[in-house]
Formats: sequence, structure tokens, C-alpha cells
Amino acid sequence: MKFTKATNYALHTMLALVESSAVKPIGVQQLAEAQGVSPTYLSKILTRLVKAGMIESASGANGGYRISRNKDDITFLDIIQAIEGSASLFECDFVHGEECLIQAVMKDAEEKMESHLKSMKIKDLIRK
Amino acid sequence: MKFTKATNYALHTMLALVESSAVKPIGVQQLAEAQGVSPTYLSKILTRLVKAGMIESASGANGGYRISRNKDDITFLDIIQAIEGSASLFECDFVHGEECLIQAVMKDAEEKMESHLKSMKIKDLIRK
DNA sequence: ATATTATGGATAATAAAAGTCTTTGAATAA
DNA sequence: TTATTCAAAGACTTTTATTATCCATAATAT
Repeated sequence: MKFTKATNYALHTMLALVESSAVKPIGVQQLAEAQGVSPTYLSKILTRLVKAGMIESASGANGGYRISRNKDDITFLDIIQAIEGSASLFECDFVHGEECLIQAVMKDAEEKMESHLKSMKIKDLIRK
Repeated sequence: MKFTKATNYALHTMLALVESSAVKPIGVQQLAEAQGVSPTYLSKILTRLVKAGMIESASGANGGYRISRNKDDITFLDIIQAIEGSASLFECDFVHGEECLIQAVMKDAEEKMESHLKSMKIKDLIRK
């Protein structure tokens, strides 16, 4: 079990966008180059962030991506779930008599992690 | 990102072994049947638990697996790490100037989850 | 000895992640 | 209007990890 690289790309891109002014957009070319990933692949990832409503895209000359929501609102959890989805990390398919106690423990553990990711906002990382 | 099925098999097997007496071993056949998984595959998983020192195996007639360590010592985290390994869930390969702040946040989050998994012992789930 | 049971290696099947290529369509600039 | 710049989308391909299966071997009790 690992977080996907896509999540890493998304987090780094969001940090870059939050650090830059929200006025003029940054092209995917530039964002991709900074991370050593292909522009087409990165754009696929960024499209998911657009759909989640945390960034905006602009086509055409001088287009690109910029932050849309209030910077203060965007948490690590938001970004991660936009990429990885929000399904539970642990799924027990067996049909026990009752509810699965193991799954309950796993879910609690997961929630500890999530609550930390929810408390951390991406803008907290901006270097002064 | 998901926990593997192997982890689910391992957790359920450990629960079964802890619930049963530690005197006579249970065959992989029986354990596998209870979970609807093939004995050969389950035995591969259990071998990892053996190597991690939490269960013992006995070959030959009337052989099988039984708990080895003190039940009280075996945590969810022990079992999960025996199967999934103990590498970090998030790895940032980029070469930033300094240390990666994003990775630091992710590591903290992971540790929240781990500390919960470490606090929960498998024997806590035994049905009375 | 023989039946029973775990171990280990090789390999196959499946699924998920990571990435490419190409086309389309929107926006701008000339 | 036309050419240029850029994101979006879909169809693929490649790579990697997971989930197995099969078979030969080693250990052990009866």
C-alpha cells in the first residue's frame, strides 16, 4: 500500500499554485517541467483538481491553471481525496455474522490519519 | 491506495489463531476454508507471519499454525507491517533544495494512523 | 513406510498505476 | 478571419504490484 505518484504531483502542483499569485494562470508546461513529469500526464491529474473545484483552468494564449477557492480552505485531505478517491482504505468482503470488528479498528486508524490531513492546509507550507 | 487483501487474510487468521487455544495447531486448510481463499496462497501469507515471529508452524500430521508470542504483545501494526512492509506510505523523490515539507506532513499523518494501530492488540477483539 | 502438512520457487492471471499520443475545442492575438 | 496557444478528453500502451496456481521438496506424526 502506497500513495500514488499522482498524489505527489497534485500536492506539489497545488503548493506551486498557492505560492504564486492567483492573478495570472501558470501553464501546465511550466508546472510539469518543475516536477519532471510529462505535461499531458500532469494535465490529466490537474483536471481532477479542477473538477473538485479547487483550481480553475483557462484555455488559450496566456491560459493555464490558478487557484480558485480561498487558499485557506484547501486542506491536504481535499487534494488527496480528489486524486485517490474517498473510499475506505480497508474493505472486508467476508460475511461474518455481525459487523467486522477488524474493519472497525482499521477504520478508526484511517480516521486518525484523515483528521490530521484535514487539519493541515496547503497554504501552511508557503515559505516566507 | 488500498490495504491489500493479503493484510485482510492475515488479520482474520491471526484473530482465529488467538481465539483458539495455543496448544494444538490449526491447519492452513481449515483456516483457508473459513475465509474462502486457497490454502496455498494463505500459506504464503502465513509464512511471512512466521518469519516475523508471531506464529509458529508445525509440519507433518496434526501440524499447522499456532500463536507463538504472548497474545498481549501482538498489535494490529505488527501484523500489517509483516505483510505490507514498513516503508513510508508517501515517498517524495524530487530533489528540492531542502527537505520536502509535503513529505513531512504526510509522515505525520501516517504516524497518527500507526500509533492507533499500535495501540490496538489483536486479542482485544476476542468475542466473549 | 506412508500419509499429512508446511515451505519455496516458478510462473500465470488480473488489476491498478503511470505514462504516451492524438484529436478536439476554447481563448487569444495578429 | 486566421493562426497560435493552450487545456480537455479518449484511446492506447507500458510497467508494476497483487493475487493467485502448480509442483517439487522437506519435515513430522502414526
